[in-house]
Amino acid sequence: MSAPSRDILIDLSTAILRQTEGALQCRLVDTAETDAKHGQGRLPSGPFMPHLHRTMETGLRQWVSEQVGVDLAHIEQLYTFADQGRHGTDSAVVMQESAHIVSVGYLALSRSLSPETENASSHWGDVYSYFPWEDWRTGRPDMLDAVILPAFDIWLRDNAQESDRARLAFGRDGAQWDEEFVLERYELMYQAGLVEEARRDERKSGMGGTDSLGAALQLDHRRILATALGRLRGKLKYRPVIFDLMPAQFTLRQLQTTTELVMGVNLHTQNFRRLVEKSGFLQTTGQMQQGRGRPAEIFRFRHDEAGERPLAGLRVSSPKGSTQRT
Amino acid sequence: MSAPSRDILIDLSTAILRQTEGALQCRLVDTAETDAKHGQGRLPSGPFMPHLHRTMETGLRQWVSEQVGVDLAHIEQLYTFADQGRHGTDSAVVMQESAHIVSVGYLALSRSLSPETENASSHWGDVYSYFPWEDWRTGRPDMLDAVILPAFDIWLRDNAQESDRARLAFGRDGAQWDEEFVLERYELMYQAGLVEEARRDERKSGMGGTDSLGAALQLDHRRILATALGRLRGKLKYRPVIFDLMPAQFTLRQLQTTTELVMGVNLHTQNFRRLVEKSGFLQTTGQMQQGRGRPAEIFRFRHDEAGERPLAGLRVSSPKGSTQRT
DNA sequence: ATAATTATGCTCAAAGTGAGTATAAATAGG
DNA sequence: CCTATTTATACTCACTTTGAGCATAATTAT
Repeated sequence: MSAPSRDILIDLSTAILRQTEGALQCRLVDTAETDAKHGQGRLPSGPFMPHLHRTMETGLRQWVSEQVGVDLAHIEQLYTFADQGRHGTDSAVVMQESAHIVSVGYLALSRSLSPETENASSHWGDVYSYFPWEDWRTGRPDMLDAVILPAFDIWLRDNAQESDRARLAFGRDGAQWDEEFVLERYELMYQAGLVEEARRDERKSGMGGTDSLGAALQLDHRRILATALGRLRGKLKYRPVIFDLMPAQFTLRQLQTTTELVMGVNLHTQNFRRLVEKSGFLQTTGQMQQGRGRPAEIFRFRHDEAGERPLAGLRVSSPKGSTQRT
Repeated sequence: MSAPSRDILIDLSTAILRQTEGALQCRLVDTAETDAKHGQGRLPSGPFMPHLHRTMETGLRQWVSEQVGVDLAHIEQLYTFADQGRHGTDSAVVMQESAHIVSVGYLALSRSLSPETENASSHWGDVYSYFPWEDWRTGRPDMLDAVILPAFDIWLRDNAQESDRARLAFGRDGAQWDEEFVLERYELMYQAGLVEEARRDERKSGMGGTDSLGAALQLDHRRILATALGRLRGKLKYRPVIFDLMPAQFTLRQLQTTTELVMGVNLHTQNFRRLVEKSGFLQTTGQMQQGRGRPAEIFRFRHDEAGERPLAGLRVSSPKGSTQRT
């Protein structure tokens, strides 16, 4: 056993998600230097400093509270990435430290606030601007058949060993599109050179002519965000985390809209109601909310004080011929 | 932003699981020094050396191949732990390096071999010897009601804020026992001082009189193993990973026994058959296996070449009055 | 032969799911 | 004020899935 290398820097990066007015947003911070250079957003992040931080989550909370002013309803460690060359060849942090960066990604959820409370909405990016192919709420995204899959067909000619992975990830040849495979799709697109980060990291430039797809983020932050979205989509099915994106009180329509936002698909309204009512997570407030049509009942999340239910999640499924709300 | 600390050592530890003759086993290695001192097993592990290892999985594979001679059918990153004081106060690696250890835990699955192929079965430990309370195959373990829950009742008197966590984890007061919560249970037992590692790490010694429960492992390896078992139990429900624990050919009974081993519960045989046959993962070989009773058909895992199915897992569920095979 | 054992086939009721129809209660616009 | 539009909510219905049990088949053990 040779002596272990010591020049390791652990970077804690957090994808903080919230939902505001029909959009799923991700909190960004901009550093003067890096911003001038790249014009790309980056996630709140900072190094893990073991002398100051008893646990990584302690460190993460420090960086989040220093860099952004939101309080987090849910925190969850996602994954630890250590691949060389995935942090941007000219990244400030790499230059300064010349250290090997290991990045630990976290997912955090923040309750949506009234729009006035927080004004600087430029600090939040629309999640689907980074992954336009993940939003199926208005039907299958055109770019899939127009751009992505044709590009993959070309790339697969030289990378046939990846064809099964691509088949599963993109739901081709009889496979189903699985909305949880956000990271798998992004990684394949990175490998095939279809996203900006692949070129930045000096990978082979993919299809050449193809435009980069979706907005890029600094370092490997888009990969962390992809992990976050995929994890959240999966978790909704078996844990009631959706309520960590909701305000204290909400109507069923708001709950449904938020779920649709995260899952990227539209749901059957009546069945969604049946599902959540049966789940036992909701408590009625007696209040009603006026709107365009019939007033809606206002609910709150029952914090499982009684605790009868097996605490499952919402097993959502989109209608087959997805004609609802299109 | 102060300068980041550099003295971080990333330790890669892998819980390699396999199934042999009715037992779920975990691969152990013993180092001469540590073994003499502790008599406790440790998982195959070693430091991540970024100059030599392009990715953490590369490093992990190196340590595994150096320390044990198995090939791995499935590898999956589990979690990254960085808590201070969870690595044993007198651990060799801590003493030598005085570094802050961040440990990245992995789960790996290995196909069971014929017993002759590998003789040194002393290198494998029975997973349930570390977590006897997780094995419900012969009914609810006695130690739960005899030892664990009474000890928690005492501990909760001074730690009432944890009572809901404990309720969920141990399925009390109307909550269901969830076999996936292996880590949550172990962590609570650590906090309550019911496991050896808590005393070793110089936590308050819990109930005092209570014996330590289950066999201990070095460093935080039992925590990693708990994470591995919980993750595997969860994953079985939605991905066909069970086949990575099976030999090339097997009968349905063997498949069921392995599933029961992992889940720690007995299953309804006829319904299990119905489930896996419907799943489309199986391919018949035409061969039969003789045994005590009626010969069983031998199947193999269909490597999804045709690929019609949504590639779901086995949503297992144990019979209510678990009288089958008791 | 006969009992015991294991594998496999089948039924049945209850619960869950996907999709649609119907009705209620509001607003918007003339 | 009346009517179309919009949204919320209620209910139905066929179909699938699930949990459980009964029945039969094909072996070995005695």
